[in-house]
Amino acid sequence: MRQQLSDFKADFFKALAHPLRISILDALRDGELTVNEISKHFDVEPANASQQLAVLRNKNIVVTRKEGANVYYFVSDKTIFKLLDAAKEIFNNHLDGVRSML
Amino acid sequence: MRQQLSDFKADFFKALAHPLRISILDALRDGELTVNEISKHFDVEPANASQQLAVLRNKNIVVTRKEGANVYYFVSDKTIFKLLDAAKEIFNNHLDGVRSML
DNA sequence: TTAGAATATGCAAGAGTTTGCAGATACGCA
DNA sequence: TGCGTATCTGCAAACTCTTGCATATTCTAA
Repeated sequence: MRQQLSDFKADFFKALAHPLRISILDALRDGELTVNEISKHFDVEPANASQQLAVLRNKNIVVTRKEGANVYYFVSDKTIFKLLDAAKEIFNNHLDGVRSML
Repeated sequence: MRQQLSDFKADFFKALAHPLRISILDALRDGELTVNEISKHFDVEPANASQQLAVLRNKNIVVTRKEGANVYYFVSDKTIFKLLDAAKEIFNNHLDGVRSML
């Protein structure tokens, strides 16, 4: 169980360990988006956006809703945002640490 | 800035994306540990433990204190544990989700 | 309505880069 | 010297991005 939880967390963090995937998740705070919207918003190839979304989808971090030709992606568990906020807090603490060095 | 934060988070999560490193951090909740202690506790080669600790050290996730021939590692920013707890919460939600499927 | 073009998404393969691990070595301190 | 720690090397595995293609849906003009 201890091992299982570590493996889960490691796998989970691995899914988050990519700048575009992080940016996508942040963008999904405001609601759902399609591959095309994400592709344009971050100026990446649609195939690339689709690929990164697939990584998040495979880990059940995002889920999809199909409407016509479009597929809407959204975050399934809002707890994800707690985690991103904690990361931001660490980022700020880190900056404070560097600043106090000077 | 937006990009900088995403890059930081991605780098940060990458440092966490390893079962042993996660386990080490969890073990450091209770206080500091040496390479040797970690090596024995998780039954890995000292070189391996040192290598994973170096990854965490390079990202300032852990810091060291030297005492004679021993080097004690500990977590610099306790916010890390908030993050790990959020990950555990997601893990539990995930299990609930799977369970309610049945 | 219907054939053909355009759009949205997903899948797979390849080239280049990075990471993990084991083994060997080097360094610092008692 | 002996122990604890850190680093280097080489190989296998994993990751990223791009390209090309397949599928499904929508649009448009006849």
